[in-house]
Amino acid sequence: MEYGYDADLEELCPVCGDKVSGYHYGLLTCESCKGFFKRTVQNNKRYTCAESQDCKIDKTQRKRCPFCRFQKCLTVGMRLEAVRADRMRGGRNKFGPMYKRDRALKQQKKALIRASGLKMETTPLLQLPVQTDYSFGSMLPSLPPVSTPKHALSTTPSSTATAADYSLYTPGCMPVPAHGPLSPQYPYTSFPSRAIKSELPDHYASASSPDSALGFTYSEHTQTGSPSAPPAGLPVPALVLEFVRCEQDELQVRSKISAHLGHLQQEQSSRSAKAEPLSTFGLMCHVADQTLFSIVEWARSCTFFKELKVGDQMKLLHNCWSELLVLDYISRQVHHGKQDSILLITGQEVELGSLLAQAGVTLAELVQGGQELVQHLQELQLDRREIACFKYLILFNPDVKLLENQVYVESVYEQVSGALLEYTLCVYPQHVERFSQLLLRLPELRALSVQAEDYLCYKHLSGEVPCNNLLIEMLHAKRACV
DNA sequence: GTAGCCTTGATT
DNA sequence: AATCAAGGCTAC
Repeated sequence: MEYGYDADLEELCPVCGDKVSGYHYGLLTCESCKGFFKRTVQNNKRYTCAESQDCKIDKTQRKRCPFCRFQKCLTVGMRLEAVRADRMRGGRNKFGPMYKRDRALKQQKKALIRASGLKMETTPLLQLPVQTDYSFGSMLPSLPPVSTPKHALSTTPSSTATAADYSLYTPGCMPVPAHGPLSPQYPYTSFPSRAIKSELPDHYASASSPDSALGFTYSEHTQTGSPSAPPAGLPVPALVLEFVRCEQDELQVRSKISAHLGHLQQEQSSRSAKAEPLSTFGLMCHVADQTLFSIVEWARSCTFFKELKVGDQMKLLHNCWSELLVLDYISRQVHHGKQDSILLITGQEVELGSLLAQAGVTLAELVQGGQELVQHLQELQLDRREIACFKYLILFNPDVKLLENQVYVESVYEQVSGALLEYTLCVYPQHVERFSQLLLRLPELRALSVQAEDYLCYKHLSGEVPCNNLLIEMLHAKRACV
């Protein structure tokens, strides 16, 4: 107060409120939480909570529940990737420039506050909208039109954020993510990294980690189901690996849905003699309906999402179910790779020409719009990991209103887009534009999903959609259709 | 297991 | 040579 020269180190640890000892794993934390985070990640520890997974973490109680303490570490933004898989000591990592930026921002903020001659704690409204996040959010070259209107809380500078602030959005039980950097399948690549380094875009070259620059033990393991092993010497972000790990097995989903359809048709034909077989459209509705079930199942089990209260989960799903359905469809076509036919989730192939010939104008437009997006994404060679990221970006839409944990959803969105950016730079270091190219496809996908919903609504009104359909339930939840 | 202090080493 | 965020060590 008297001589606030460098007294900004009076900051409190965002996890437990203890004294900060420096930047650790992405942000300013105390020494004990640094050690705790390191031990947890290095030793792949799994904790359980004896209470209801919402224990308050402060300096005196932090030892009581390691589960909730680790949750909080992740929630406030500590980075798993900063824990080194190889345990190399010393040196710097890619977060260095970020720490520097953060320090500069804090300094600037302090100066401004001093200049205005006002005390921090009494003027929360005066606080600048500086981003103190570490998710590379502010590095994003261009965000899609779906901008993120910042909730007041999310812009609260960490210098004044106390433990109590964070407890406002304590997530329930975030699972211990599969510690990417340490898991055996982590695809470290060997020596070529040095050569590649010079080709990296400036901001990234300077930010490359020692992990990648030194070339450690070569691992021949590649992610199952990922066609493209990253050629560059940079590690795939842990978050991206976690997303891929959470993906459902396509074949399992397919057989489940096929079985369901089998039952359905059997039932249909045995029920009555008049047995009007399901129309193609009716069949498609059932397929979409079952796909939607699997999407919901996926969401409920996926990282970040299951930490949300059910109310928020519903709101997010109601907002994006059709987008996720369209993404599922689109990504299957991208992978299918044929321009003149469509691959259904059941494994059947439908000729595009005959489909368009039978379809009405609306459906034909929809399918053609889809094909355009498919082609665009094929040109970009969208890969599975990027698709996995897309799903999270769609699910954690920061524009959804009236969420209990708005800030959490926003931070997940930013973390995911940061991970996707990092991933694109790691796999396609020569294609700096790739990230924004990818993000620009999301509004297109959104538009398609709106079109699809309209179409479905119309079909529903004309009584063509089978009843007891989750699709219709979602449609109703979103709009006052009928 | 925790947390304070120590060592390391790329970056500046 | 100084910095400082990684990992390591060890008494509690």
